[in-house]
Amino acid sequence: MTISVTEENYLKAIFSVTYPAEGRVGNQLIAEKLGINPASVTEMLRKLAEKKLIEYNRASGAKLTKEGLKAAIKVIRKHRLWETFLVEHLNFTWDEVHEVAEQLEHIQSDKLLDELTTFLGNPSFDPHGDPIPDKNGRIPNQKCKNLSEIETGKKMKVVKVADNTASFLKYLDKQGIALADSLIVKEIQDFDKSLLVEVKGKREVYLSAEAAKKILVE
Amino acid sequence: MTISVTEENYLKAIFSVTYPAEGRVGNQLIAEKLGINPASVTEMLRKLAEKKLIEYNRASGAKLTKEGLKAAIKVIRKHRLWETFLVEHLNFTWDEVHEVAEQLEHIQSDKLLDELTTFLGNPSFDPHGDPIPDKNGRIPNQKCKNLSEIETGKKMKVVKVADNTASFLKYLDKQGIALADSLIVKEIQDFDKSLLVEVKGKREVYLSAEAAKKILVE
DNA sequence: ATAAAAATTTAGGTATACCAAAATATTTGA
DNA sequence: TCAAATATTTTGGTATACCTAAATTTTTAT
Repeated sequence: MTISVTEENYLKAIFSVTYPAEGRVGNQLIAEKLGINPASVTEMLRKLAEKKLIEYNRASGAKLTKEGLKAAIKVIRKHRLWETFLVEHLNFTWDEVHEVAEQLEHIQSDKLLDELTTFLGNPSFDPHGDPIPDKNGRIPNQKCKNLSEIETGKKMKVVKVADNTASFLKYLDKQGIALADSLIVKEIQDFDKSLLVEVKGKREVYLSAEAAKKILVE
Repeated sequence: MTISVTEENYLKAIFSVTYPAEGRVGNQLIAEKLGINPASVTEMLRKLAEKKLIEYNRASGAKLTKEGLKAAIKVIRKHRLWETFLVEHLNFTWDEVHEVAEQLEHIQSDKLLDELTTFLGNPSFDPHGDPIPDKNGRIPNQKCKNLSEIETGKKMKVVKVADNTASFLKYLDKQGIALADSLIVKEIQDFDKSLLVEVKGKREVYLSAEAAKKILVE
């Protein structure tokens, strides 16, 4: 069975609003995620259900079947591997990779996927710290926390960011915060929950509570 | 102006049946090249003409405009760079690259194109010996000849193959002939123009006139 | 010159994937 | 419970890119 680029994008969207939680995924949410009219989503979900890639009914909305999940994870795997390639070998910054990876993730070639994996050294995390599913679809789990949940004084390491938009990533660059940097929360402001953070044992920067929630540490 | 994947494939096809010669390019030829019904070609050529990517009239058929030529050459450049990447870094053989490169050539990102070029060391020829157009669209020229035009005794070097189908490339592999190998024509059979060829100063193989025409040497 | 052959176009359809607007369900709050 | 709000689906369109079969044009050979 062939899955079109559009179908792959739906599966990915359904995955991303589902995982790891269970529960109802509405058309509207999918529509929003894809920037598409909800009326169009109805049609496509019906088609995906016919293809047995999702289960679709009023009660529970859209839910990936085993096969649909496999397909979605494969696309995500490809996306994250390509992002890794772009950053590690082609001098892309972490805020530049998304758009190109959105294209590259749809290239169909199992040999390409395997060889790329080997070329990159079978990485487990992408440049944003997101886990790269392995060949069998297993997703490395991270037991990380929001920076905003960390008590003062503890030395933590940045392992992931929860917002891959270019604007947020550029903001982090400007604050001098990158993946794998060590952070220590020095002070927490009571009135707005903003943080004073020591970065790599050197600089100190202020981060809003919103920003801190998007920085995941371990 | 955006050019769709399909449109890019038409431009590429027009280029490939045109270059370097001038002259009429019929719908039928394009249709054949793309595996498409001639009736469909008419529509698309009209659309490309509206977009000023080709000139289209009964007298001269389809002809790329300056802009159309530029677009076609860019796609070919991308195709050949990706082929080079696949062979040199991802362990693809020269008969495996085509299908994947057909997909990769449509990825849109100028940064990707530039960085890939640098990564590969700005190569001038792809794994089949085909010239890779440079950033300005200039195509390195080869003054090579068919092996079938070479007189006996002259030591030549394989610089290109004129048939990139997997079956021909595998045939060459089986004969132990690769790009850059030295060849000497030992004998030419009068009755069928087949050749006895010495490869790399060691083995001798028989090649049909058809095969020899597809092996370009210098 | 003209009939047969070949190439091209027209006409009428198909599939995919989208849209807006209206209709219908469903959920939620008073 | 029932009306308002929200979510979903239906209806009737659009654009792209393809198809077959039937015209029409153009070319070629006699």
